[in-house]
Amino acid sequence: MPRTKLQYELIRNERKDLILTAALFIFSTKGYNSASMDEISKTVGCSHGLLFHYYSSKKDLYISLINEVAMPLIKKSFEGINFNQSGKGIMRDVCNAFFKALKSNNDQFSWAINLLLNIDDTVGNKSNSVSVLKKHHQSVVASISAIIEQGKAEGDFNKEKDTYQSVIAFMALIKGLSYIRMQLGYKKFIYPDVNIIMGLFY
Amino acid sequence: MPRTKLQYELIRNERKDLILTAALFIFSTKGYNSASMDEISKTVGCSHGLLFHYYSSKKDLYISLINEVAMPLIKKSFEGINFNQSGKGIMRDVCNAFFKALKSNNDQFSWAINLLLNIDDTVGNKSNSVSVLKKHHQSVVASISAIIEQGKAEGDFNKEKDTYQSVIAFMALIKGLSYIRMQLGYKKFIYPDVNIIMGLFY
Amino acid sequence: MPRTKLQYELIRNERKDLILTAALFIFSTKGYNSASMDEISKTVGCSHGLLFHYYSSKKDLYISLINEVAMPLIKKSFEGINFNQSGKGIMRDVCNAFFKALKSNNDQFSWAINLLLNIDDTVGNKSNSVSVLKKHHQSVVASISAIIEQGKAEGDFNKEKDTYQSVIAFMALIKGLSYIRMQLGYKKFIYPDVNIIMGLFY
Amino acid sequence: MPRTKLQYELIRNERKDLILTAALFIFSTKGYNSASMDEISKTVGCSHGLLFHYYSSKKDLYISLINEVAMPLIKKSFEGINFNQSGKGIMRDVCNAFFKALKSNNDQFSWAINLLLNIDDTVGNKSNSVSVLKKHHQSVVASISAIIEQGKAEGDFNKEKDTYQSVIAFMALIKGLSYIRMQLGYKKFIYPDVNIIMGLFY
DNA sequence: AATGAATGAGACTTCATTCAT
DNA sequence: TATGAATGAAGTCTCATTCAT
Repeated sequence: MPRTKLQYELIRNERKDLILTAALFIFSTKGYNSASMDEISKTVGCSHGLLFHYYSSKKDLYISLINEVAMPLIKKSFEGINFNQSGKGIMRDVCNAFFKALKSNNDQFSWAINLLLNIDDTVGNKSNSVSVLKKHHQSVVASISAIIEQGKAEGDFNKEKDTYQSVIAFMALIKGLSYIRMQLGYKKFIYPDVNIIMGLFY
Repeated sequence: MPRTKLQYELIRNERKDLILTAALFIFSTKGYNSASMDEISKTVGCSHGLLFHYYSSKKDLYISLINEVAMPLIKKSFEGINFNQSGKGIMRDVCNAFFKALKSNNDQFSWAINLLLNIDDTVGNKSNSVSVLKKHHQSVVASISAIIEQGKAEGDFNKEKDTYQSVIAFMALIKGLSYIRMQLGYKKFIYPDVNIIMGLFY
Repeated sequence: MPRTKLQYELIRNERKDLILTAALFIFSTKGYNSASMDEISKTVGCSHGLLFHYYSSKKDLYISLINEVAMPLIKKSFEGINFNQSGKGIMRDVCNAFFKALKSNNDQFSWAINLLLNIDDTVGNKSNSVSVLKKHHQSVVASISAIIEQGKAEGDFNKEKDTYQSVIAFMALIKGLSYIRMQLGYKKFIYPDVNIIMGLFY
Repeated sequence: MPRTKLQYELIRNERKDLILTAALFIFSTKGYNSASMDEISKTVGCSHGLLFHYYSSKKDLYISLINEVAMPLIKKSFEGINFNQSGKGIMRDVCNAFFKALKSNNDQFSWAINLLLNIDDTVGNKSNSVSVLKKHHQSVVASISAIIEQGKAEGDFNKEKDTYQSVIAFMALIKGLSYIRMQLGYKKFIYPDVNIIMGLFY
């Protein structure tokens, strides 16, 4: 008796989940170029051929990872944020969201943050050098920028400070924290008080 | 008749300078694994063979880069710092040193900072994975840690804050700034007020 | 549907056979350093990549060759030898075994002998110079030595003659013969009378 | 004051001697392909450029080595041989000449023998694979052959034994001995009795 | 859906050889 | 005569990708 469509669908999704989880960990810790499809497939426990069955290329897997896993995870962390408040309030919530994500016993949050804030690695070889990450990095930058701009407009944040710089500094700081988080594990990780971070904007 | 020792010395130094400059840029922007010897040689305008004439391996070039270029550049930036003062004062000087370096019209300072603060990249392939960078990273961490500890002991810095975490956050922040600097160029780059950064330690 | 485990096993074994056969010929005629993986792959009729799919390195292929092909071939030649007899009798049988192997229309025997008795070649480059061959060479030396010692103890062989020297001379002689065999082919090759060789030990 | 022609000549010859001595050692111990021009020049204590000043190529150096050093050394060893006697007598003298050469405290004799009897190594890469050694090997074979033939004609040597085979066996044996000699040094080396070797021809 | 054999571009590295001085 | 900077072909090895089954 052949499997039903639904069964296939379930298998597909299960596999994809496993692949993406493994890929998230390996890409976020090694960086794009240093990660290998073989290592991912071995972590999943399948053949490397299967990765290409689900994703047309390494780059495709990477992009899917960002779009379907990392960004949603971050978004999920931000779900509780009330965006109908002052920029200052939003920013505080954003900080707390990050910290809560990093504090979670689900490592994936840290991996996702690490992956998304990885601003150095280039994706692909020279002839096809596209910084996929940069793109997403920029979208994150845009979101945070908007919040800061709002805070500035509302008179809470320091208008003298360059928004873009503040964003980068903020994200760099978050990445630093996610890096510690990955090394310490969720139990040992103690996030700094939100007020410290907020100081960047006043 | 062969060239004199001096002539050879001059040629060597000139070439090494060109190679190290190109390498500094490429390693700092791409990371160790993503940088290729071929790209470096093309940037220099010589054959890849010549790189191996001067440096026995990619790793050797990289280590030379750190020891002979990046660290000295950083040290040079720190020369004016008065270490016979409060930890708070030293930290402020350190910030200013970084900012001055980043503000310099010599791009190499930014590259060096970027290279030295690159906390993710591993050097070498899997079977020979040595994080050369981590070592230097750790030496930087140690130095900054000592300053913060001093500040804590003197009652200026917040003793409740984990020193290691603060260091990482600080360095991540600096790296973020050097990243902006590299993208904007020295003319557009406006560094944030030192007080913003210092807020991390209070 | 993927092939069955058995099917893959068959493909693997077939390929490995082809690779090892080609490698045996090329390594035994050229020596380790002069043989190239590319030449082996071209002889097999596959890409060089496949060699590294089956063997992790040139050295690995070489060691596999010795352990899985050359030594077994030699051992097979020695199967008929009765070791429960005088050292003199064993030595005579050993000579005959070598001659029979060399006389075989299967070239592999000659290649194997040539490979195993290759006392000059070092494996690997200068920084990683390991004489894999020497190891196996020594194990062969040990075996022959034991036989001569037995012959000496039984009063048949000349006790005045240094055992090690006799072994080396004997092996050099056998190697010389295998070299002729390789050049002449099995049809033209006429092995000398065993008594000639035995003269080395009286 | 420029040097005289004679002075230049002297310098030339001195240098060539040094180069050839170093080359003899390195080629004989490593084999053609594993020996490098750089290692030779370093052993000599000059630049690699100078090797190409005196010899047009690696191959040229190698051939010069055989013609101008190795062969003459062997010939010198054979100088005392009385060729106006029975083949048997000549052969015995040849053996003694080899032994005397190997026993000499001048390592060059062993190197030369080792080099000339090195029957495995190929010279040059695939597209230019010429076994220079083979050629010289053949000339040595021819000389020894003639002696054996004479011995056969005079009724001393066994006519049933194939001359070529005997020669190869003999040379292989000598090479085996020269190998031991190189490992032991001249002090420890004890050559086997000539009668043992002569047994190959009776 | 899944496997792993097979390929080949590209990476690092070595080394014979050339050549300006 | 002599040096060593410079080149580039060739070698070992990696790894993303294809494809028959």
